[in-house]
Amino acid sequence: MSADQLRDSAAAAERWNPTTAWNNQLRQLSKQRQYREALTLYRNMVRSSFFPNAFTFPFLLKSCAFLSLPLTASQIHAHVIRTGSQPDPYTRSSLINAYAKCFLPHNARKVFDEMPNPTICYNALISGYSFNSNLTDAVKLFCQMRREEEDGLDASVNVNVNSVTLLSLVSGCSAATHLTIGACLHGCCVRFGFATDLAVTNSLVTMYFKCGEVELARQVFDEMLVRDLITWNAMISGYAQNGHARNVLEVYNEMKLSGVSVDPVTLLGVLSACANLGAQGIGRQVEHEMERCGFGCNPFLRNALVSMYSRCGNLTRAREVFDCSREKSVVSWTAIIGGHGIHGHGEVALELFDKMVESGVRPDKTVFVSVLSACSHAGLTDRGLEYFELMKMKYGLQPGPEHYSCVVDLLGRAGRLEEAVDLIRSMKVKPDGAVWGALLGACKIHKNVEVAELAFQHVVELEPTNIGYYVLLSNIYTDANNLEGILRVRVLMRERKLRKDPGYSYVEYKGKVHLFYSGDLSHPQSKEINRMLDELENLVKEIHPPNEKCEERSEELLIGTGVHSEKLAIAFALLNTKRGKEIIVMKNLRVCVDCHLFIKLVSKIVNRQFIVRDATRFHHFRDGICSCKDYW
DNA sequence: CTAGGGTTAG
Repeated sequence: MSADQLRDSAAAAERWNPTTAWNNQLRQLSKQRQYREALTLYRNMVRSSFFPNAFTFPFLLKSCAFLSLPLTASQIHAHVIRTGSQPDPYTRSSLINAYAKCFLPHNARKVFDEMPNPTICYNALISGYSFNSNLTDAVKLFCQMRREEEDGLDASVNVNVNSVTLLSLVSGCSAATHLTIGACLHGCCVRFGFATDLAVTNSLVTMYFKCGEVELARQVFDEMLVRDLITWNAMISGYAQNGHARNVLEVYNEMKLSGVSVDPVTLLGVLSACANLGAQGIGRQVEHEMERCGFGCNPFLRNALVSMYSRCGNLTRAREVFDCSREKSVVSWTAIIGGHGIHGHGEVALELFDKMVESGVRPDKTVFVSVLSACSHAGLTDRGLEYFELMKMKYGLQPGPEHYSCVVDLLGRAGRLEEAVDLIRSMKVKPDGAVWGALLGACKIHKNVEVAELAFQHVVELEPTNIGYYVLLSNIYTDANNLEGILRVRVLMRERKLRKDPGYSYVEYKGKVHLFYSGDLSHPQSKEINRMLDELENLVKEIHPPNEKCEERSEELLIGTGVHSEKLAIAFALLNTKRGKEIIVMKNLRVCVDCHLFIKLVSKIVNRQFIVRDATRFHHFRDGICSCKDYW
């Protein structure tokens, strides 16, 4: 609705019964989520000096809550006070909610403390504390509410814990540290008889996912007798956010079978899973589904699509989707910049960044993570450092550990290890595992045992159970022929009962994702795959005879080598795919150099292009040539 | 007062 139309209809309303008519207008706008328009209407109302009643304020305050406008909220609060009469419970709960959603829980509390509170005011404040991730106060208030409910000290108000109370509390548990409280609340839900309330159970599913308890979430889901769209979406997003991409696809299929129709949130989760799996084929189907359902312009989905295509290795399509997106937010730019960065196109990534700034979008911390990592993937060390300065000086953004780890990576890959160490020492925030880990990774590339030991010391203190770092150090010792060091790391690993998870890779074929562990014999085509692999190994040996001792040494001492999962995946893909058609995408290949070599040679032999993706970056092997500046 | 949501290194 335009401002003129608003004025016209408001004028028409005034001729009727001013306040009721105004309120009806407000109700309409609020229903249609036209919150800005509702507030515009309010300004017109004030100008024509109307008399608000109890129905007026809640609509306005809801708009403030939604748009997070603390000033407008307090202006309306002042107006409420000016009316002279005691505000009714609805107005008070709206005030509490508005303040809480504007990140002013203190003001919300003040309103709450002014007089005795009925259920909705308790609920509003509890939900407000939850929203501001202040679980302690939310739970305290819940306890107070239960006492009030039991004792009923104040007969003027009625207090009852209801499903909304528990809903607000449960959805406040959003991190692993909240698990204990979350599980307690789950118990409360059962005891209070809300365990069959759909909204409550849905929020329990989400709560367990957010706490990282994938199995418990699944259990709640399995026990549900009724499921709706939200239930399925909670499962899909939950699995996606916890990195269980294959379960996402499973649940997605189940959902379609159950006859519930999808919405943008569903597809968002599925796209993110496709991105993680490298399942471009499924991703493409999702894109069609998107168009078919009329979600083609949904900016959230378009961003997810850009990210999916780039992470599946199809930068061309990612670029097309990006270019055709009308609404380009900082998130859209982050996705496309990251996409170019991940593929080694650092220069393009930087150009895109400049274009973004030109287009008037203000960069945030996240986009700088993409920019910095793009620079390090492309070897643009000095430009990366320039952008790091730009971030601090021009945009006044405080770098977090995630930025420092990129810059350490940047310096480290370029061999500037001392500078990297100095940078870490100069940090104002405490370096996290990733920062020292980046340094350790750089030491592997540049074979620097001394700095590696320093980095390892710190990283192990911060992430004592992250097996990757032990493996990295052990392999650094291997390169340096330092047997004593290798043994030391192995003893450490044994003492801490750490075992390396088997590596795995996957290939998408005919809409299904085929997963291979190293040494895996469970695939139905296992026999053929291994035959194919033998053949490939022999061909590879012919054109690249093993380099005597060197190869043997590494086979024996590197941790986690053997029949690599990616070799199985390659053999599978070659067995099943038509010549020249597909690009093969694999993931999670923390591949050591000899395996890269293997892939490169196979690529030459079969004359096919592979895009191999590992956990940290993409490597392109086109006609046997690695375009990503050779392993870095 | 009221359940599910896009981007992000190592």
